[in-house]
Amino acid sequence: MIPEKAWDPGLEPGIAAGWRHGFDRSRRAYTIDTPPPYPSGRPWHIGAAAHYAQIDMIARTARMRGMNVYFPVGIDRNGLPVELYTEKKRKIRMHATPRQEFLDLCRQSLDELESEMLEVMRSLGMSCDFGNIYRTDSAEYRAVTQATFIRLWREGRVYVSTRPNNYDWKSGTVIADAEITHEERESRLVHMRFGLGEGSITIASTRPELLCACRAVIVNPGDERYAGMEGAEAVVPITGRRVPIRYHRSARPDFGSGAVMVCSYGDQNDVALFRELGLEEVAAIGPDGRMTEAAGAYAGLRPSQAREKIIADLEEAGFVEEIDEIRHMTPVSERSGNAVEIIPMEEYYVRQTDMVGDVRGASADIAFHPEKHRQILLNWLDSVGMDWPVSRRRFYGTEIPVWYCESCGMAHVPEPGEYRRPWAEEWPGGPCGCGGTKFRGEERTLDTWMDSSISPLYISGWNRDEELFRSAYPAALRPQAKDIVRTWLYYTMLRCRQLDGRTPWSEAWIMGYGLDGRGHKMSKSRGNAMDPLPVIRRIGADAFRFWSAGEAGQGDDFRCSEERMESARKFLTKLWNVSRFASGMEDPGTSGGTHTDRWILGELDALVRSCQDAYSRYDFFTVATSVREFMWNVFAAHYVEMAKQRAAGEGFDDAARDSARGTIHRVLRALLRLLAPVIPFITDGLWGRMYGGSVHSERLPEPEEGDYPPRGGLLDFNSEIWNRKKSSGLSLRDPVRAGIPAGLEGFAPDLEAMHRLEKP
RNA sequence: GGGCCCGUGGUCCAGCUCGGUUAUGACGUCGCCCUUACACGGCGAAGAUCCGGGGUUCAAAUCCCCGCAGGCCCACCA
Repeated sequence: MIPEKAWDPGLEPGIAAGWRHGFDRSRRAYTIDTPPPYPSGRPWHIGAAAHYAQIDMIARTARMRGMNVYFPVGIDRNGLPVELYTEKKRKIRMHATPRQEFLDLCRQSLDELESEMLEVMRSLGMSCDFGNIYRTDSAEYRAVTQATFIRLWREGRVYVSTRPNNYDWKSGTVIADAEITHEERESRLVHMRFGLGEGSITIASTRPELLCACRAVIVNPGDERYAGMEGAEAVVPITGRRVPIRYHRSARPDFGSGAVMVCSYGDQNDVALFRELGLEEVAAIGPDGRMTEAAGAYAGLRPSQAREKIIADLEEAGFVEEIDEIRHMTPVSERSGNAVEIIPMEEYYVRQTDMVGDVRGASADIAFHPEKHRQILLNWLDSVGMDWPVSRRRFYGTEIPVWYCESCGMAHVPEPGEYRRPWAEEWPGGPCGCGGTKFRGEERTLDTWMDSSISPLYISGWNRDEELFRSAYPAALRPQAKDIVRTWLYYTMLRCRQLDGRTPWSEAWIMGYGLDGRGHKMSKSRGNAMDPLPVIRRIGADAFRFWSAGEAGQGDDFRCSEERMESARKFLTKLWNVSRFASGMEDPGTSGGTHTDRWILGELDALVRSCQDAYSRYDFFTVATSVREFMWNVFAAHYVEMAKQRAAGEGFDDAARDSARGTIHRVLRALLRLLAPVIPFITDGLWGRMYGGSVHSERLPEPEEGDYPPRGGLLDFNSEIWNRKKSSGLSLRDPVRAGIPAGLEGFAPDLEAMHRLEKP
């Protein structure tokens, strides 16, 4: 019999040391497109640890269903977050630091942060290939990213254009719509009087500092207050400029005065109007985030400062009618938190508007788990309105592989294959068509999603390893969190369809957020972040994994409470002790010999069916909760108690005794296999000690047809007897007078032994 | 403004697709018990207007409508 009375998490490392997870690259693979986590600070998010624990459950489930699982692991190391982290940590500014020096500092930060993440992944027992970690900032990865850029460039799917774009002056770069989020912020809606003939027209705006860039006023054509006014001129306060009044349906008569000033650029609507009305664009805000010369007296100020000053000036000059304090949704950079300005810049774009229908069609071929999260992608597809700006004025990213001829300005891309750094390297090709031989390297880098969106191609050896690619691509499954559907999931579908024509995976598994104990989003700035490592060290990976699986439904947000994680240990202790009991008796290899034994095998069969169904959807919540319910409240509480005397051979013949022992082992073997993907340490530890070998080489149990007696009122009857003994002050060992209820006659021998029933 | 999700004992969660037993289980709480697997346990107990209001029905947590309260996503109301 197993001597220890409880599961010891300290055994975990030793058990993991024996694991080997083979992958046969010559056979069709079950590829998991594992999310490469982004090191952006410490501690790593405990919700992410839960996320990776569950991704590992997917891999283990697939193996136990006979799949040839290819489970790579990578780290996403390009882009803004680590740059911001490094700037803060070193108290430096990127643009004021020599480029190579800044890159080296970022790399140091990444190495530190990465080792912590890998440590978490290892302690969780992840069965991915740690011997072959990929990094998106490696020369090999970046060469592949650049090769995709070069190919898209040659196909005309990448182009350069100057257009108003989301600009984050704090990080000094353009960002894509997908990187924008909206936050409710305080703002002042200023009602100003514009001159109009002898009188005036009132216009409300939250951006009065842009008056210098106002080039039109629009009113709704159906607005009676402004009938016949099209073509009239309004006089802009402060600047005195005369601008035309135009009809436009986007002016809402019911908001403010119904008249709107159109400036370059207050918001996306202004962008559309400038284009549509053919207005002259004015750059009121520069790339440094300050007002330009066009702002006259306000030049050099931040827009927020200029706003305060111009409001004061407007008030003094008597132009202000009233000011409302309002809260409205302001677009901010998701990664820096800075309010985004719209500034015209020349940038590289990847065509995507022409692919939206294609991606929508392809999404129909992907099974979503849970199905409801498909909607997140469809919603996003509906809102893709412009091409994807991919150039970033940042350092730590994959360099855009372009050189420009210094004579004619022509852009050249090199042959794909090598990793290129145009800002530091000479143009590797021949002279320009114009005869020019001097070239200037591009200094910008690519949006980090350009790297991570080819992860399924990269891990499958696309363009580099034909054998692996045939086996591993398209991938089987993409697991990821729901907050990056519009970025990682969408961009990956876009890019893979552009480059390969196929859909990158057949299934997408979308997980919810990890919230704090009160249900609020966790963040370092809020101070409610939880470090996963100390928790995992204290309670063990299996307890953490079991908590994660059983805490919330598949795809739902979940709360991270240490108290609840601790309590997951109790289940492991229970499993340990049930196994300990079984380990005290040999498995005779026969089972189901009595009514009671056939009953529990029927209960087990129902459990196996429901777990098989749940496993096919990678729904570990259903697995964890239904196995716990069965193991604890049915098998241990009722069956084991009923079969105990019989298994000991006390008052039963050898056949009945052996059937009890065999049935206990049969159920236990099934339970250990059912639980192996969720809690791989304890199940493997027990399996090895009791049955030899590794549970992870086994298959999940299959349903078996059989003649299974129903439960009937069995559980209630047991409870009733326990209750009766309790209320009469009897010990559970004391005999009691009670008859066997109708329908439970088959259980009589075991019930009589268990409760010491005497005929009434 | 549009959309998606959600609201069940102190806490978390199941059930709702295909209406019908005393609404599932866990955590926590309380009481009793060391019964030869387990005190990291066993048994028992207390604890729920199933968000509110209408409707359909013999019957609603479950279906329909209207609200209210959350969460999230999208969006050009300046």
